[in-house]
Amino acid sequence: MLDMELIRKDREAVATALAKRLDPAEVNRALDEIQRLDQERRALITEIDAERQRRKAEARAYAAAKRAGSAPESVAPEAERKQLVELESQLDEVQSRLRDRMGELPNLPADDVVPGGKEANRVVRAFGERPAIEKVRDHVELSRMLGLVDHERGVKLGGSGFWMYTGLGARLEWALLNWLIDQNIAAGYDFLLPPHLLLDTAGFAAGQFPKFYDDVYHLDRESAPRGQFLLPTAETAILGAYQDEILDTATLPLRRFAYTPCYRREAAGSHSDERGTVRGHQFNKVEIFQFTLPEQADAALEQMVTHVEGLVARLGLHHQTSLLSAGDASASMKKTLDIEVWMPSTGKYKEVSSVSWAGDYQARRAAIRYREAGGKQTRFVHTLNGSALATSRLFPAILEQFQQPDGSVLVPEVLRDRVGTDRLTPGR
RNA sequence: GGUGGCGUGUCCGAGUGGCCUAAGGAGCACGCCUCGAAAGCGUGUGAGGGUUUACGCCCUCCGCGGGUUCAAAUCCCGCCGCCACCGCCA
Repeated sequence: MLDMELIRKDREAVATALAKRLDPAEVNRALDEIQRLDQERRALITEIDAERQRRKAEARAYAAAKRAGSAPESVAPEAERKQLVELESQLDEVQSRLRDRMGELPNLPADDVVPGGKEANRVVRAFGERPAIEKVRDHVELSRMLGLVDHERGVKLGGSGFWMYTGLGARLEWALLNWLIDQNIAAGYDFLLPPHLLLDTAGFAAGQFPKFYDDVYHLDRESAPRGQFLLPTAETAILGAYQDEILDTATLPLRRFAYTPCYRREAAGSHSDERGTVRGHQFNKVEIFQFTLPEQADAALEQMVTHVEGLVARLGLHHQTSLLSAGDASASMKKTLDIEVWMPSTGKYKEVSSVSWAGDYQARRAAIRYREAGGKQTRFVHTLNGSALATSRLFPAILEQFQQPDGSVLVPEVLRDRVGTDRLTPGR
């Protein structure tokens, strides 16, 4: 949610920033309607408040007269009573339309975020080199040879878009998750294991709803009268956990992380780049999150990106970091950096982490505030989130980058104790 | 799932239709006192919104949403949550 006051005071700046993501004509139409509703809203509030004040005074006078023993004043005519009810319902209507329109507006991209789509993304850093591999086998083939992932039985269980880790594959996946958990703890984040079914308020707060309502799985009203949905990322849960709270300023920045599976509907149809575990309806991800003072946000973003890059580097994977353009970043974010690993089979880089700064956009939607030092005023915190990391993308990258000519795969050193072997070998 | 009890401010807690514009206490902040502190005394102490150059003024909020009434923390209905017992259950 954007700041209504900013729209009133500097509509031009808002329109300019939004034009990086949306058609300028559309932006103007949306802002026109929002400003009209805002004015209507304030006019109605002024009217309603005055009427309420009058009535309160009347009721008090009535009570005082009754106490004094004098005859009660006559009651206000029916017509006047109706009027307040009518005004209030008008206000409800206007406010709900305003909230809807405001809720649909995306965040303002940061100054250094350029307009455009994927083509406008810019690589800002790269780490390591592309491994020289003579005869590249792709991760699907390697998993099959090594018995790491059973796609057939996964589909048998969950339908298309699901898989099942097996044997050393399950151990590798679990080792990755555990290692990531330990790394995040060491980096100062507190571990959360949240519910996987969330109420709609959490989806709205994170900015997933209303825009991506259809991209997540909703429980039917029969089995879940309150319409819970399966979380598409732990970000939704971590943010939602602090909804409507005023955080103690001394505890900021508040660093949290969570492991959850992520459930996403994902458009049907397969993509040659996205076979195997690269895209599915359920995948594992460890998510880091920070609630900060506005002035801490820059440093926090930098720190989170560096932390995530360090994780990928410690696994020994060649990767790069890209600053996303306004159109490619998610709508709730001011600025997003993707950390992408090299996939030898496709000759492309694939996102393993998206680290983003939301400014106060999510905090506004979720009403998460802090009290200004020495002041009474509450302000919205800034929120930042990042994957650390998505193992379903890490897993194939490890297989492909560390494959050996004989079809075996070297296990990253940091995981060897946890996997229980240095090398994944066919026939085991 | 059933039955019963409960839900008040930062916390405890009073309040069962109108001077509730929420008692009292604790905590916190500031001041007085003190060499300093404690104690004591005094003052202040929530959130959201409207309006105002400003000081301020006003509205809403007693779990949430409706209703009754000139008037609701208080009465009625629905929901949510917590506690207890019963039932069911990996």
